[in-house]
Amino acid sequence: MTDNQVIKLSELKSHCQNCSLYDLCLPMGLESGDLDRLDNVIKRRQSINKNNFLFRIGENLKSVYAIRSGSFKTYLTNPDGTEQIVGFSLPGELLGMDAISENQHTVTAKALETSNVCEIPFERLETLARDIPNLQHQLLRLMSKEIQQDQNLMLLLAQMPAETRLASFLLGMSERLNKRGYAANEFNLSMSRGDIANLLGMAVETISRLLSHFQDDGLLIVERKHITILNLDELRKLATHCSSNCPSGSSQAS
Amino acid sequence: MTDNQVIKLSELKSHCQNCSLYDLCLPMGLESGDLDRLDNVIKRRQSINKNNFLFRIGENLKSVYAIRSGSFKTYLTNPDGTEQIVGFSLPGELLGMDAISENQHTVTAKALETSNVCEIPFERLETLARDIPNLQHQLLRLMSKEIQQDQNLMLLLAQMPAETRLASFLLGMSERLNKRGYAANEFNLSMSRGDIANLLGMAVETISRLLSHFQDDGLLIVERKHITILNLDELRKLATHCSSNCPSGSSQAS
DNA sequence: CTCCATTATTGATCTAGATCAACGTGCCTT
DNA sequence: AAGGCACGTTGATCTAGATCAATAATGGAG
Repeated sequence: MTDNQVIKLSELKSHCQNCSLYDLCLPMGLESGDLDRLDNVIKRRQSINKNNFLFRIGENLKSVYAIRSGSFKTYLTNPDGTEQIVGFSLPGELLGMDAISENQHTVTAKALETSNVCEIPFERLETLARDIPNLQHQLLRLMSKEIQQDQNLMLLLAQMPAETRLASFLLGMSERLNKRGYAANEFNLSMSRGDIANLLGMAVETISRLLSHFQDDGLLIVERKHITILNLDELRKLATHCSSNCPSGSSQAS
Repeated sequence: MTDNQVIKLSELKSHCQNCSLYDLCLPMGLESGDLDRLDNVIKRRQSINKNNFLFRIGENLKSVYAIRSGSFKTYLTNPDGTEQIVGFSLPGELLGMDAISENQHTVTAKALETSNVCEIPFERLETLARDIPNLQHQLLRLMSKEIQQDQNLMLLLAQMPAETRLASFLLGMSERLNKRGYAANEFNLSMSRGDIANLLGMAVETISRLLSHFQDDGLLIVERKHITILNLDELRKLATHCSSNCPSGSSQAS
């Protein structure tokens, strides 16, 4: 307890009130008093080094985690040891809600880079959510959003060609990063080609080839993990995959 | 209001307290008093005919729905009109929670057969959930479960061969139907081959062929929509897809 | 009951993307 | 700064499963 002063300083910075992610994260829309109450149950400043785990499959649900900085991949593992990445998580997003159903984590969350999280003990969050309607609603919203994200990925995996999947992935990253204050057309991917390939259900080689094609076509510039998007519109067209009849939608319905 | 008597009778039957789905559905674990309160906000006995919609993409969130009987498919649609089925829903399951995030439905729910649902106005459910801790928890659990289901499907879509996908799908149906009081080894599929193919990201022809193979191999008997599973163990093996090193798990981790 | 439309099965061919293989390139260690 | 190694790119080949095509079976509508 000698460096009391230092701790206080860092805590000051990390209160929800002063957090730049406020309007993306769990406390979105809470008024000042409620914000304080949430703030009090949050254990702050957990730091996780690259390749370390936030939680692992099978562990009991203790807390959910709001990402402050860095990024994670979440994946499930097969009996035969292969992993399936189900998503990448960015600052402001909540991790660990997979475990609510069975009280056990069904995925593992691994840091893609050195990251900081706010740990939120789940039982206390649940209790608090009863008292703060907006918090309850926000919790439901975040889970609903995850369902949506997963379902959109299912669409990609089930019926989109490789090109569309990758274009869509890049656009998604661009948009999410943009919401977090980064440029929409220039960013660093924190995950490896292998991780992207795994998420999108394709081979690393295919990712590599497509990135090269995109570059050849002047859509973007690839420098290892750094992506510069040159032609956002064209990339969007690829991501939409208008197989034939897209703008003037003549379509079917069973 | 002439057939008052009839309405009362049907209402009696359809209270949560007497519902055979009680322990699968939203009210699971609620004690008698709370059950009554939930019961009071539920609008009962909506009947939906085959191919009709419970809700459609873009509609505002008004209610969520607990399925009493029948089944639904939920799907999203692409700009170009193609649909992607993201799940089939069975009695006791909750539909409509996709809309919480944006207050708009992101999928369409269509009845695969004549079905009955309990309509639960969402705002009232949210309010009630604040007063009844178990109800709040159950709501979160059901959403968490949907995330899990979606993620498992992602695994299938991203890296499992067609045979494994179908075997896994059949097993899943078997288990879910079994929980609802049907035999685990004999059931009717309410959805078409085309719908199964769409969900699993493959062609109808492949579904057909695989079902024939499964039959040839003595795993099951197919009579149009009626499936009789003869060898559950073998089907489980196919669904697990032990590519090489499965039981004695020598595996990797990055 | 008959007709037509939808749904399902089976076979033949084709292709997107996996796999196999070889080689570059940047990064961490000592 | 040299070596080692994980990561990334590019090319050649192969295959699971899509697509195309033809033919049943089923089931509603009149």
